[in-house]
Amino acid sequence: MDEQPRLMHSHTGVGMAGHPGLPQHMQEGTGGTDGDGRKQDIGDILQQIMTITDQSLDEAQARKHALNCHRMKPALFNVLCEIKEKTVLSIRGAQEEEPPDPQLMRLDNMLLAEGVSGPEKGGGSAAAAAAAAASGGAGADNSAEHSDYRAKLSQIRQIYHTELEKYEQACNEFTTHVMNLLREQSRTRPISPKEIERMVSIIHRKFSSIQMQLKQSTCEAVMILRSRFLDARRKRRNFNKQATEILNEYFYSHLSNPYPSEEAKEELAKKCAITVAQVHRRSDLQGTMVSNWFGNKRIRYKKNIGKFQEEANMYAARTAVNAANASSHGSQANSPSTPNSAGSGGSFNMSNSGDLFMSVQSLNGDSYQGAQVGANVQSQVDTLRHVISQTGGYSEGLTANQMYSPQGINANGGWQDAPTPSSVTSPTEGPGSVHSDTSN
DNA sequence: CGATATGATTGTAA
DNA sequence: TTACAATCATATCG
Repeated sequence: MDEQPRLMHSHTGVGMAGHPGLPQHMQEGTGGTDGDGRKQDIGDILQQIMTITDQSLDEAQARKHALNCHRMKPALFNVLCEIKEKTVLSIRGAQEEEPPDPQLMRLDNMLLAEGVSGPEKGGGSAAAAAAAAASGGAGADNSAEHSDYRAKLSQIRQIYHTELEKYEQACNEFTTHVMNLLREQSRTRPISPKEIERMVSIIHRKFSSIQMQLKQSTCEAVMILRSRFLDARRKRRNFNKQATEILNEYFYSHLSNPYPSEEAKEELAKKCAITVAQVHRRSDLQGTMVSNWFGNKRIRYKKNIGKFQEEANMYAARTAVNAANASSHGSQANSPSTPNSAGSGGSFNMSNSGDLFMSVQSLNGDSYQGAQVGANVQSQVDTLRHVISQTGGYSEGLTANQMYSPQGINANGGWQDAPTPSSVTSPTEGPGSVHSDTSN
């Protein structure tokens, strides 16, 4: 009872940097002794034990020796053992197996995901290098943008690792220190291996909480960097002309189904040299830019078809001419960007295409990229329609507006619908009047 | 500098 | 997950 304050005030923390736990046994272990002299005596000894780390080495050594040779020592040791046996139960009960902290797990996962705590720089840089290599020469500018990000990230990573190492080292040092201390003390008071173990785990817990702070602040830093980078990325850069041409070509030659497959997207991305390993909300696939482009294109085309007439005609005519050249000459001396190459005009059902198109189609009987055969046929039809109308006396003028009629879209709002062959030259209700209002 | 074009992001529905 | 619609924010044009 009254010993408590005395023991409490002894600087148990000095040697242990405010370490909890150590004094616990002692606190409980002193109750109940009676007899003034003995009590005083024991108190003194305890006092010495508790303050032993405060003293200079020599002094401590001397006192230790004195302590060990004290006539009461064995008795006290026994008493302590006895007390301990009683209290060890409660200690053991209080010993909980710490579950993995979810917060810590979260941080760890995030750090891993961001490439901070993962395998050494190999992974990230390899991926970046691959992306850069895949993008050919044109990736220089955005790789410059990325290098900034990567540099900062690796800086963070370095700091993180250094700090972590420092903490770990400090932890180990401290642990051994404490263990030595305990071992030393075990000569004067009973200390079970379990206790040491417990102490070690306490120390580790303490340090891991410090580590968590480190991880947390690292995460914060990464988040800030990331958001800044995202903002920077949001500063869009227009594609170059060639890229736009390629995309437009694909778009208009697949107008009936402008949904490129993943492979097609990849192909287009490669062709356009827009292989930025960009971070999208959903994926880092390089086809994301292409996807964005097609998404924007589709929606904007649909929204205001009239505005895209000219463009549509242009690209349609171009691909048509290319197709015609390819088929009639059998030689592909076309513009390299024309996606007409893979030949497999095999089985497709052109249920709603007219005979006219059937025949013309067989003329240049090749389809594009294997996937979506039916759609490709449709696109061929689209293209060929333009050929026909073009060869049928089209000279860029007002008639151009009449030429291209996006029936499929207006019919049911979809792209899939076959352009009704009967309206090849769709004279009335031409797209010139379609949606002339700018209802946005 | 305002208007328009355009790439990217976000929220939502199927 | 994808497509779409709306929206943001910058790029570019005149």
